[in-house]
Amino acid sequence: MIVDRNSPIPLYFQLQTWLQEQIEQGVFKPDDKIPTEEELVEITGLARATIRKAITNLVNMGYLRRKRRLGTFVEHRSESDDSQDIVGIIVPDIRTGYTPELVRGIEDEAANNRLSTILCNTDDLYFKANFHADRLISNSVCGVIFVPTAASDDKNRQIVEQFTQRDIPVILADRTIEDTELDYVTTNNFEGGYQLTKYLIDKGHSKIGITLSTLFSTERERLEGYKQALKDAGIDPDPEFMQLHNGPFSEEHYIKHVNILLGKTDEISAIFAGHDRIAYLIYSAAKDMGISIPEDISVVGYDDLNPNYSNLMPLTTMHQPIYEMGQESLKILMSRIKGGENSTEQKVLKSHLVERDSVCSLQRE
Amino acid sequence: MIVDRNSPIPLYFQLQTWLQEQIEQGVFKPDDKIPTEEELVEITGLARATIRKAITNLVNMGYLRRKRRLGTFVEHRSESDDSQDIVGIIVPDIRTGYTPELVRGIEDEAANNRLSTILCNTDDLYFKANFHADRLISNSVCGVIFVPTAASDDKNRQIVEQFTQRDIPVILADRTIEDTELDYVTTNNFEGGYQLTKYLIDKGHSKIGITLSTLFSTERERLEGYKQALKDAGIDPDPEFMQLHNGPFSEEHYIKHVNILLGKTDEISAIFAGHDRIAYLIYSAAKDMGISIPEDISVVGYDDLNPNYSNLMPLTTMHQPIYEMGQESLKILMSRIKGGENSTEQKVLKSHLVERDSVCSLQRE
DNA sequence: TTGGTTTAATTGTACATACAAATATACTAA
DNA sequence: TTAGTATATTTGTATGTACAATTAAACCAA
Repeated sequence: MIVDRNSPIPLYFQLQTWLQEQIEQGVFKPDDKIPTEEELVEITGLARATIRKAITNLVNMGYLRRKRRLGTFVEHRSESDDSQDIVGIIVPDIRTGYTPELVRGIEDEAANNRLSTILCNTDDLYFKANFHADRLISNSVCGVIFVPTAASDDKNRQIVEQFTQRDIPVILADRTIEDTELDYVTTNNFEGGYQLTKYLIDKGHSKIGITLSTLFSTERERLEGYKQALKDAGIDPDPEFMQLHNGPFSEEHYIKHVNILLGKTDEISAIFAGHDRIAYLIYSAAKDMGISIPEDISVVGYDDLNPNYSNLMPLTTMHQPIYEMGQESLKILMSRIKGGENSTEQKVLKSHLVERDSVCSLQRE
Repeated sequence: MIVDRNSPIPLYFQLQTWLQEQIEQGVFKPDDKIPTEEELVEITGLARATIRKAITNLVNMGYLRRKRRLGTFVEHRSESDDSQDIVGIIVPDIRTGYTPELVRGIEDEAANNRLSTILCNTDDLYFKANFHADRLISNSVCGVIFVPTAASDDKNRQIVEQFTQRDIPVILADRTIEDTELDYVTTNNFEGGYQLTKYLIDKGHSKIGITLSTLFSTERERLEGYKQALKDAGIDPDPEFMQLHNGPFSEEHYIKHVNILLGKTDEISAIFAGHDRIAYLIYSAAKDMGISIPEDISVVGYDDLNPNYSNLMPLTTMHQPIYEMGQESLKILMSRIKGGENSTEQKVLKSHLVERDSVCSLQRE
């Protein structure tokens, strides 16, 4: 029995559903001819008008195609549900830091998976992230890779929730939010901070300045690694040596912190820059002040942004696998889009120290 | 008379068209109630089933909305035709050169116009551009901003034609193609090349090396500007001093050209680098070779990629308004999308020379 | 006032019937 | 063989009728 006349479900809809099932289950295959309307009248006992209504709906939905004189045929159900294959990328600024590399990693992997990417810049501002979230939703993206802004975890969580409420999966990249439910990809920042600091200590440095932003999980972890390494070496972290910034990176602000640290060259022998852009600022300021690196002061950075021009600025730094981070983010996003996997995926990639020539050794070993 | 029974056009379709016109012309305004089906039976003399068919179609098309007991109402015709508001950006590589700045300019202006942007990297390869063109078309973008690849003008024109055949407007950014029919935004590269060369000449240099790629319209024009400036100063351009490269930028290839030029420091006193990345390579190679800039050799670049770190590498260079170029590209694209304007728009932005400390003066004036 | 019930208007579903339009196929004539 | 013609099949359009479902609004009772 195809239709049940006692059901409260409209007869045309019962027939429509039945036909749709036959198609989806492959009973009627693409290009197959389904029974003529007259035949369906006999099979179902419905009026032709009712049958036509069911078929018309399926034609509008793209399941069937009608041809006069020949009959009604099953359409090729487009493998790619078409136009749904876009993912959003929300980053601080495509121009700065590791962002270009990250985006390229995402984009390449997306292309491999026949996905397109919509790019959104937040300038680390919550309201811009919000604005872009709206747009991404109205473009019905199938997933989002999100680098949290400089706003509070709460605000960033609000952004994420806008997507998750609509069943759009979100993967955090690089920076994380306090929320065990979220998927993310980042690097071992604590360990990286620890290693860099230990490297300096092993080179004989014990008074080590540090400057970074406490707004981001990444830099906070590096700071913790720095503190732990000092403690493990029996050195008490000196608050005087920590120039912590409470905002996103900006030249104007950091130049102050850098100048303070460079003014303490009699007290400290090394500076841990929260990331390479700060380190470059140190190079620049040091040059202006006639301080030479590494002779007068040692510097380490984090990111390894410009390995190509490293002999102009031979910065010892922690190389982060940014491109891979982008790829990995998209891979996890893909598995989320395809469904399955209920447990959260939290991937921590490994960085490695790249030794160049910005640190001098204070001891002969 | 709303319907003409002698017309070969189906009655339901005549009614449907009439209703649609009333809506589009504002006779029926959003949220207005249109006549009930029974009233339309009286007005038109058609059967209710026929009227229902017309209305059903318009409901499916988003023009009307039905509410039981209340009647049928005019829908708010979505100002944003939804999901059609995406533009494609096709660039060589989001990681390199001026591309991040360009993309950011496009993206910001796009956001102002409530457009989203899909990012595509070609690595200057034709086949990748082709691949992305397909994807952009299947995502039904409403326009494209395209930085031509390193392939021939013919191949690049093929890419453009894929879009124009589908009435998708394309704006070329930075690089141009020999084809007067195309819209583009670029800068005055000939003039820029001329000015930089004249600047060197005015500083007393007469034997000036140059290295750049002949694949791109931009660099070819700079070369022409260079030649013209030399001629105007009565200097015959020496092919020996021109290290022309027949491919896109790559460290491996350019390092050879750079080394050749740096090996001629007894013959030439200055080098015109086709763009800043080449200039950086010169700085790097010069450092390795113990050649100092500008004492041993003067260098000028083109782009002004890193004004922030200019005191580490005080390169005299031609500042291009890249961000503005991105904005301008999108503005022209917008006007194309909105229609109107049949004549091609070809905008040439002005660059300006930024004098730093990479050129020494050979004469006292 | 509150809360439930009835009523009437309007769209939604369903059926029977009729003829029109398109067109693949078979047939026919040059 | 070719070109035109008839035919049968199937979808497309159109009408008239009937009743169901929904629900705003009026009505009524506590």
